[in-house]
Amino acid sequence: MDNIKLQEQVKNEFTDYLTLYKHRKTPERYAILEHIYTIKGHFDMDLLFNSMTDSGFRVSRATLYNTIELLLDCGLVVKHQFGANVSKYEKAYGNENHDHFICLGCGEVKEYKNSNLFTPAQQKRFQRFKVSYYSLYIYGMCSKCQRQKNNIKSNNLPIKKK
Amino acid sequence: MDNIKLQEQVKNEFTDYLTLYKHRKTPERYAILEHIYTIKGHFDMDLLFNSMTDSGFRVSRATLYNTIELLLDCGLVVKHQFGANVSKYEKAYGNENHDHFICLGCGEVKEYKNSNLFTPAQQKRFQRFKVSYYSLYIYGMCSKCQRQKNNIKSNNLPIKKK
DNA sequence: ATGTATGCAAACCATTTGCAATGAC
DNA sequence: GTCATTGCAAATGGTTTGCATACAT
Repeated sequence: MDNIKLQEQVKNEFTDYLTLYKHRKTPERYAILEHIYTIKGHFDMDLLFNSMTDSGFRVSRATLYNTIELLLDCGLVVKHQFGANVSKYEKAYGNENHDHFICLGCGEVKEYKNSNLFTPAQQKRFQRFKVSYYSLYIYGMCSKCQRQKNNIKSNNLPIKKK
Repeated sequence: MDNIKLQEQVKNEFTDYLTLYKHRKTPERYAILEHIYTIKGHFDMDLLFNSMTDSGFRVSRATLYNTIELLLDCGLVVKHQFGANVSKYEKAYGNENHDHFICLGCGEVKEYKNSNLFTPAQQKRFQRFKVSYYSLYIYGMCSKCQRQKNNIKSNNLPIKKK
């Protein structure tokens, strides 16, 4: 419930993972994990990097990439590639799985809590696989962009960078 | 049914789109569309470029990127970004929507015809948006990689490039 | 003591961009 | 004749890599 408890659980899970695979428990790794779990919603490497340096913790981008890799592997972070060129990440523990609606006009990403998408009936189809997580990306036009498209009668090309 | 008919329909749809938005009907654009619709399954820019030059049609990569943009906009092609750094594409006309299972170990992508995922009940939740298409990505471990992981007791880091 | 992890800077490479030449309209 | 489109080559920028140094074990 409270944030402190979550941080603790997450840290424990990470420790277990690092121990199991004989990876070292460096202060950088824990600091990165902790920072990620203070970020609400999606983030990219730039945001994470700035968030860390701003709060006084110096890390190299290389280490961020290395550590994120570990966090992805142990399932504490999820990676998204919505359509622009930057990878987006998101904490995964205590964060319900949800769908993403991506507007092809403006690139905005909205989240929807997904209720009953993955029914037991659906699950059965993947029984030979160990499903870690899934992402549902729904592409289309948000109401704002639809209106614009109707007015100016010119096409909106797909999401551009930045 | 037969391929010739499909090609024709697709070409017509593209023509309509180009006309509507006052884009020019260049031979390059039609050649690219035609080539894409001979490719089975996913492709990336490299594959498309080689496929075209091999069959004697010279296009620049810049034009490929430009044209794909149009094809995405009019819905004749769908773009995927599975986790590696290259974008994958897929023809979208006469190609049923399907789910993708991506193995976090080896990066292999398998497709599953999706049956009843998008029920009318689900649809209602997005009524304010014009849904063009959606992609369900299911990440996990394929049976082969699971076995490997158990045997060698070392972790498989997420999908690497190439 | 050993070898993994970090930080820096350089390398990589898919994609984008600028611009002159081409050709659809 | 206009101006969108093409092709080329250079630029961009997120991510990766190589290597010397630091530090977890």
